[in-house]
Amino acid sequence: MTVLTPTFFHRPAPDVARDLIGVTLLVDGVGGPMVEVEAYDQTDPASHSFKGPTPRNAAMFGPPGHAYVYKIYGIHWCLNFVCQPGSAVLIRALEPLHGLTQMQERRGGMPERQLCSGPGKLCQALDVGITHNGLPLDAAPFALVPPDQSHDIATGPRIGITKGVETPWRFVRRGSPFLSKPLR
DNA sequence: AGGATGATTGCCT
DNA sequence: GGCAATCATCCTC
Repeated sequence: MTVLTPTFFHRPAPDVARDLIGVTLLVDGVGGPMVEVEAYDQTDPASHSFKGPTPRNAAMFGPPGHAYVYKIYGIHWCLNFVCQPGSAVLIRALEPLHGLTQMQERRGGMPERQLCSGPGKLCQALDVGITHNGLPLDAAPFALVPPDQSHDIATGPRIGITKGVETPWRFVRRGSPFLSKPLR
């Protein structure tokens, strides 16, 4: 298993995405193992980077191993990990294990399974916002911890997009009860 | 300068 | 299942 070497993120986003399943994400000590991620790259019409750099997606063309954070529908934040230039992995769900009390406070007392079962929910639970955009993932407040065992990974079409709908770049931990949606 | 849109969520029927 | 919320971004005029 390829895990968190210095060049971990200097690879195609789908490869990184697969290897991120089971890795624990912490923001100021709050988080848990990622169970659902999606890959996006510049050849992909669903990607923010498809039409080249803009002020919003600048982080996607910056150094790998940094965060790309954007706001969607004027309401929710979404967290990505930058990979090769113009590519990134969207963090869609994790198993809430660390800092449960803080997550529940931030999420209005939602049941555990719904604390981080979606990209917007996850950012609310971990208190991720625009201030995290462009920050390196190997320094505070971020921390990434390798898994101690391998996981059964399944793939499928990505969620909520209207272009590139058949590209199977959604990666999930098979059978996890913390996914945003079941695998199609 | 103006309008359409979105890598979502939660509430309503 | 349907749909409103809510606004920065991006494209077109």
